[in-house]
Amino acid sequence: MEGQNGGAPSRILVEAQGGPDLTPVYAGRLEIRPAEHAALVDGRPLSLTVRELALLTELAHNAERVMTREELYRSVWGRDYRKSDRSVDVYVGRLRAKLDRALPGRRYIHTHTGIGYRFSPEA
Amino acid sequence: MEGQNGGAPSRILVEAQGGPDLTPVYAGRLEIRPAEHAALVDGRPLSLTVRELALLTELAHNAERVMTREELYRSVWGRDYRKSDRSVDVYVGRLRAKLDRALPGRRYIHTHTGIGYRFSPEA
DNA sequence: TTGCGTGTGAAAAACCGGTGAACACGCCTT
DNA sequence: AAGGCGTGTTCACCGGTTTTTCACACGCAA
Repeated sequence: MEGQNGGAPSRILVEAQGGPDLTPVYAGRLEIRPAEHAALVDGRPLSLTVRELALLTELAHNAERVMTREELYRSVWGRDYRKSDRSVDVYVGRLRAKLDRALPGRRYIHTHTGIGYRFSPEA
Repeated sequence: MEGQNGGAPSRILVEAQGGPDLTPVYAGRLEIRPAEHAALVDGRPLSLTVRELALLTELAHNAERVMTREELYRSVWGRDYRKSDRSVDVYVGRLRAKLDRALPGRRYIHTHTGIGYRFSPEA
């Protein structure tokens, strides 16, 4: 089910120590283009803030995988995670709201209680 | 894909003093992937809580061996065991229920009266 | 029958996640 | 400089889920 970068192995992995992954992601009608700082639904841009886009990108690059808040926080925020920090939750909430406004009914980000979140275009 | 180590018994034992064993377990149609916080039946994920998964993992990592409640409690709960504590029994019950719902008829967790439980993929 | 060990439903307690809102900060405009 | 705006961070409340604990039922052996 790893639909993405499945047949076309054009993934460039240059994340040795810091740089974010700029590979685009296509998930149904949603398209994420980190290199262009853009996320599109049916070709129309979603208006996401920098953090929102970074979090969405990180999730989408790890589609189908449950990511802990710590993983997400470290890669998106780039600093150490304190377990009382709710930033990830807040941003997931904002992403859900914007995604739902653009694609009502569709669910992209799934909660795994006690662990974290998983990006999956459908379920 | 790196993780697989398919049929090869490439068990890595690095549990020196704290970390739980994240080695995957394959038991017939049941597959346990602690590193991904997941247990699968025929590839479909079982929805287990973190405690349930931890207990199942501990049992499965010691398949065919009778484990006392004390052993199980100490390694899954990480604190001292009081012999009046029924937590292990309760969670074994919940695991059995979920496993039986996914694989009716199959029995995985066997009771050894007066001692504890044993994980064994078959009768 | 009594005692022990286990299965299990269900109540109680603890924990976790969704979210509105307040606040801080930088930037832009007037 | 003052105000407004957009973004990011943090907090608190609340409802739902998970974990823990309790109580009773049942089977078995003495």
